Amino acid sequence: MHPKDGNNDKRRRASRRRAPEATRLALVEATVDLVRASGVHGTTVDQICTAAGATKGAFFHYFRSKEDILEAAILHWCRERAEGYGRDLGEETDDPLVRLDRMLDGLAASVRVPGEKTACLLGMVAQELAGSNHRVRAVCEQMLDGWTDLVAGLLAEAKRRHSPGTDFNPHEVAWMLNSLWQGSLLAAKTRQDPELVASNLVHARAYVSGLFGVDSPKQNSRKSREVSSTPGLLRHYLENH
Amino acid sequence: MHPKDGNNDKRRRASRRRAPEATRLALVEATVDLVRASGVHGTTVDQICTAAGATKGAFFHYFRSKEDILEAAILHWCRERAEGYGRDLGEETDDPLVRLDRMLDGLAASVRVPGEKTACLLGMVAQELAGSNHRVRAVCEQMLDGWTDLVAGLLAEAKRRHSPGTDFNPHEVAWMLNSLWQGSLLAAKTRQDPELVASNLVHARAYVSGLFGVDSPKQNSRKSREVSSTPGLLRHYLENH
DNA sequence: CAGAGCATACCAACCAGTTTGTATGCACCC
DNA sequence: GGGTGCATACAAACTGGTTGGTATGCTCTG
Repeated sequence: MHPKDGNNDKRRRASRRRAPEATRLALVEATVDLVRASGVHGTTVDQICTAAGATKGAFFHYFRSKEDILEAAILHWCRERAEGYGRDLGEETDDPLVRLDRMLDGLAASVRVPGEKTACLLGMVAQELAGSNHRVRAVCEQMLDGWTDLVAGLLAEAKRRHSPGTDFNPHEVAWMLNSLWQGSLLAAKTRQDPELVASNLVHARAYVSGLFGVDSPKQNSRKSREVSSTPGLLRHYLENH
Repeated sequence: MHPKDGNNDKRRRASRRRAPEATRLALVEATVDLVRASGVHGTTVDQICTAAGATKGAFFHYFRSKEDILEAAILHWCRERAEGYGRDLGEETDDPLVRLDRMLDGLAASVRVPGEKTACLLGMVAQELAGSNHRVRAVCEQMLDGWTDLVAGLLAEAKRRHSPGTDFNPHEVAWMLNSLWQGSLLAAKTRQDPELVASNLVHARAYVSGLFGVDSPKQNSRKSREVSSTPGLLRHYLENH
C-alpha cells in the first residue's frame, strides 16, 4: 500500500507544492471563511483541510490544535479589518468626526459586497465560546477592546476640538457603537437582510451627531438605505459650522 | 446485568416519578440553560438529560431530535420573556413612551440578577445556526420579529400621541434597539461585565428621547450605571411637558 | 392489561488528534 | 559539483473517545 506508485497523483493540492507560508495562510483563511459560515463547532478540521487544499498532516504541522488555528484566524481577521479601517479613516490630520464618519461608511459598504456573508468572525466566536472557553474569550475581548479604543480615541479628540453641547463618555459611546455593530450583523444575518446593518448605522450616526449638538436633519426613511452615497450626518454638521 | 435487581435506585431521578409534563419541561428548561451557557453544538443530549434528571429514553420519547428540542426551547424562552415584558410594560392605557421606558428598565434589571448569565438564547442560537440551518434561522427570525413589532408598536403610538420634532420610522428604530440589545449582551459576555448592557441602554434611551425632541440632559457618566434607579429620560421628558 | 412513560444497552458516524512514512530542499563537506 | 545528513513540509491511514440516535424491554397507571 505504498503511495500509489505515484505516477499520477489525482488531485494536485491546489497547484501548490512545498510553499510553507502559502499553506499556513490557506489554512488560516479557510478557517476564517468556514467559521464565519458555520461557527466553530460547526466547522471540522477536515473541512478546513479540504478547503485549504491541504491534509491533516499539514494542519497539525502548523497548528497544535483546533483552538490554536482559531486564535490565529482571529488575529488574521482583525489585522485584515484593521488595515481596512486604516484606509477608510484617511489622513490623521483630518477632523475626527469626518474620520469616524468615513469609518461607518466603510462598515456599511463592507456588508454590501455581493458574495460576502454578513458575519463577523469575532462576534461569532465570542458568542459561541465566551461562556465556555476562557482563553478564547480573552482573545476576543482584547480584539473588541482594540476597535473600541480606536473609536473612543476619535470621539475624545472630537470632544476636544468641538465642544459638544452634551457631555458624554467617549469609551461608553464607543462600546455602544461596537455593540450595535455586532448586534446589527447578528440581526441582519438572521433576517437575511444586509440592509438592516446600513439602516442601523444611520441611527448610530444620528445619535453621535446629536451628541455634538446638531439637530438631526429630518430623516427620510425611504431614502435612508442609501447611506454611503449621501454625505454623512457628521460631515453635514461640519460643513454648516 | 439487569436493572440492578432494583431494590435501591441510587439516584432518584430528581424526586419526580412519572410526571409527563414535568419531565418535558425539565428537559426544555435544561436545554435553555445549557445552550445559553455553552451554545448549541457545545451542549450534548446527554448533558441535557443529566441536567434534567432524565434519561435518553425520556428525551427521545418527547423529542424526535436535538433540533426539535432546540425549537421547543426557543419557544419556551420567548414565551417566558414575553410574559416578563407584559409585566414590565404595565397598563396598556399608559403613555407608550413610559411603557417603553419601563421595558428598558426591565431589560437592564434582567442582566443584574446575581446568578444569571448575560446571554440571550435567541441571540446565541441565531449566531451559531443562522448561517447553516435554515429552519432554525426562520424560527429565530420570527421571534426577533415579535419583539421588534412590540417595540415598533409603542414607538408608532408615541409618534401619534406626541408629535416628535424628528420624523423616524418606528420599525427601523425598533430594529436598531433590538440589534443594540443583542450586541450588548454579546459584548457584555465577552467582557464579563454586565454593566455594559446598562450603559448601552442609557444611550439607547437618550437616542429615543432625542427623537422626541427633548434635549438629553447632561449625561453624567459616573452616575450612568444606576439606570434603573433614576427616572428614565423618557419619563423625564414627559414630566416636563 | 394496554399503552404511556420511561430505563438501559447499544450502534454507526463523526471528529480531534496521532502515528508513521515520504518527498523536498538546503547546508556542508569532499 | 555531487554526494551525505538532516530538517522541514507535507501525505494518509489509523485511533479512541464522543455524539446523536435506536432497539428493546420494564413498570407504573388508568
